[in-house]
Amino acid sequence: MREPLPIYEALPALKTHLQTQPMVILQAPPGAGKSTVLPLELLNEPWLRGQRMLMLEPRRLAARSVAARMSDLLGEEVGQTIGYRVRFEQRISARTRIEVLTEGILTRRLQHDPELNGIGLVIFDEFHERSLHADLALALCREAQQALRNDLRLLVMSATLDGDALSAILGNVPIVSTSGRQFAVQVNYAARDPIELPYGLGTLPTVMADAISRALADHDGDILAFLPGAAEIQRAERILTEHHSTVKVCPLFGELTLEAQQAAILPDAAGRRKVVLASAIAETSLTIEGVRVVVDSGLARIPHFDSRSGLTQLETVRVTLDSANQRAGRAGRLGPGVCYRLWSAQTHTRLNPSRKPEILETDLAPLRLELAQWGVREVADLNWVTAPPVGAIRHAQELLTQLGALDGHRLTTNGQAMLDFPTHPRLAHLLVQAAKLPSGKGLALACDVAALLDDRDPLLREEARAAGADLTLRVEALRHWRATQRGLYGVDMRALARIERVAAQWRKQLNVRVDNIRPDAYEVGALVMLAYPDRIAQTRDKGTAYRLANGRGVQLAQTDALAHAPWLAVAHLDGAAGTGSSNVGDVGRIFLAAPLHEDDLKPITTEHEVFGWDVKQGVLVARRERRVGELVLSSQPSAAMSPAKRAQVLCDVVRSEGLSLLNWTAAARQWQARVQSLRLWRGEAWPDVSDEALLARLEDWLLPYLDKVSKRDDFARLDVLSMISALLPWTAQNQLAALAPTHLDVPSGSSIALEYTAGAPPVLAVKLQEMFGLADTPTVNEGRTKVMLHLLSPARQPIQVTQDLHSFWANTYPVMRKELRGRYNKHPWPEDPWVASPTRKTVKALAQG
DNA sequence: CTCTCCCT
Repeated sequence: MREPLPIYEALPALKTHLQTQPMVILQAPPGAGKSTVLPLELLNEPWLRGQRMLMLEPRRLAARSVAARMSDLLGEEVGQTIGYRVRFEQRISARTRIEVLTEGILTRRLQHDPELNGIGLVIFDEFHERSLHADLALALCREAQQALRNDLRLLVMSATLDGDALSAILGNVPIVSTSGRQFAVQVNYAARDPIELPYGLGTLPTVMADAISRALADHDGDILAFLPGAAEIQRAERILTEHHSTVKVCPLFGELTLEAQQAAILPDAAGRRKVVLASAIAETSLTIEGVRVVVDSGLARIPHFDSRSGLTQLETVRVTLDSANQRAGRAGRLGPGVCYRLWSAQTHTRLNPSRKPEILETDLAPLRLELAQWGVREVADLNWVTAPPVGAIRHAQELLTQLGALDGHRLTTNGQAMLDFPTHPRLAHLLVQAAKLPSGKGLALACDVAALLDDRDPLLREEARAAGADLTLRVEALRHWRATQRGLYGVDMRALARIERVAAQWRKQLNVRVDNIRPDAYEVGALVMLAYPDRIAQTRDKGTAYRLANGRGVQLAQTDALAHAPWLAVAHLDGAAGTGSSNVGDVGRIFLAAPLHEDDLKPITTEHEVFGWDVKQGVLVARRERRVGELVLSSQPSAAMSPAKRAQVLCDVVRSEGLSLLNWTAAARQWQARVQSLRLWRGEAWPDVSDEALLARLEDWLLPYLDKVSKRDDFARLDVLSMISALLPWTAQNQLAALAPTHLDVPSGSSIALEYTAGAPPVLAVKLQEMFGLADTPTVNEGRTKVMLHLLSPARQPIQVTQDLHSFWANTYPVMRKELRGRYNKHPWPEDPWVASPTRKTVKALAQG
């Protein structure tokens, strides 16, 4: 007999807490029996008062099998005491006491029945996976609990989650822990890291094949190897099949056909040893029989939503600690096992403990729409375990506004209609809008297109590459399969069956009959446009380069048959090529699209009068443009601009190209420096006329003169000094001349120009001889500011720079005089400068004069 | 070298 499951040790404590506590956390590793035994054990607890319970599972497969196992334990059929409900499928009866649901179902149910009438307990299974729906469902359940149902109990179950941290976030929730039941797995690390990210990925298939070969030699039993994705799996498969003829090598990843997946999961019929090369799908979703050895690359490909571009990109990263343990555990299901980790023990200490919650890494448009229906205005107000990021919420609100689902924070009737379709808001919008089309024509096509875009590409990898991005080919494959029940070559029939079930649901909901005629590519395009108005693309070069309505550049594969279409409606694309293939630049790639007729763009075309400046030509332009987002459909010259608009455009030109467009004379620059100096000396009654300030108030001084400007050179013909002078009132202009004169008279009778610089004394550069007889430094600003004298030699070389003329005559001049007299012997160098006559002239000229 | 997995 088997030993009793570990969950029984935890049951008494769990039952005690649930009597009084609204929420309890159960921390239990796999194999403890928490998702089968536990719900049944709680069924007759007094606090449940005969009400039903809900149990949330992250996957449909898990929901069905958990319901089946519990029914088995009761000796019943599914749908009696235990039932389940997943999208478009349910087995529930009036007798049902435990409903197993996939997570999204609960969100929808709460919308219609926020009190959860007749439900006494909600169990969150596998909460450590932190899926978006589990986080949302928990937040909404807590709302319900606090506002409407204080008798409702919540039980959060988790295998690896840090229960203490969760308890702290949720507010001191009691935690009950159990041990798991799992055989020991001996873990081996690599001596050195064989793969260094991000560049070492190319060698991974070889490294993995070597490790598997050693494991085949050293151990018995089947081997499960984890690789980041299909590309590495297929390359490792080729290497291994070449070297090991007696071993069965099975790839295993999501987009394989059902038969290929079965071959990997079940023991080999011929009794050969099996090597399964798997993606993360084998971590939780699929269990492989007979595995004794796990070889883990330690890498995973995970999505990252970029709220700036609105696109999701895949990144190859090191796995987290909990994933690595989950992978290793797959070797210990039958008996003691072995795990080889292709990373060093040192690197192991640097792994992140767990994956980021999905809410941080995904498109939040569906979540935002749900919350709008729930009546939430500020998303941050809900009681989140992890709050959704503001950038992604902002992006979601922009998209939902564009789709007409939100008006500010309010749900529109269109948004309400969209919520009747359990799919992404983009596809829901496609279905709602298609239903409004006048003839109802194309509605069956809308169902097919929405269903196709809801799932992965039904064309298998190689076939998809050959077929290119044309979505219409996928519709044809679906319709051909539906009409003949035969798949075309290279089509994943399991995917088509899944897609057809969804399409059939939409047809039922919209009351439209199935259609299997050959689809029109442009009709497909018009439908795709409804879901992805931001991804309408216009050709840039009549080849493979396109530009999206949101301004980004995108590219079709060189050989794609869609190339040369002037307009495309793009459904799927990736972001900037971040994998190191430099030839693509930062241009995204188009994976799925359909051509568009320009006529079909009419409803979303906007008209603009464009008054602008052609930067290249340097001329004013006036055009009438028809646009879709940032794309221009047509552009025609239009009537002359109004003077006001014209002036505005030209002011903007000066702001972007700078004041240097104008002809700044020395006099204009000096005027600016004089006013700035007075502002510093005498206070802010004097206006700020710095370049920055002038740019900020172009309308005050430049605008009245702009009617003479229509091209770049015209700016240089404007008289800057007279324009900026107008910034000073008449009285201030007189004061300016008096307080900061342009010239000063010196003893020789010359009038010498001052050189002003804001923040420094004005400079008076004058020949020394012209200053004889003057005792003190000249001043400006009503005698308050001494000028900076640059005393010049007869050759106009500065001899001395000083603000103290008195001291110069007394101390410096007598010392310098001898040398100066030798060097400039034609000029007067009197012994006593205090009484000498100032002069511009030489000795000889003086004698003659 | 076109893309891990999952859900209403």
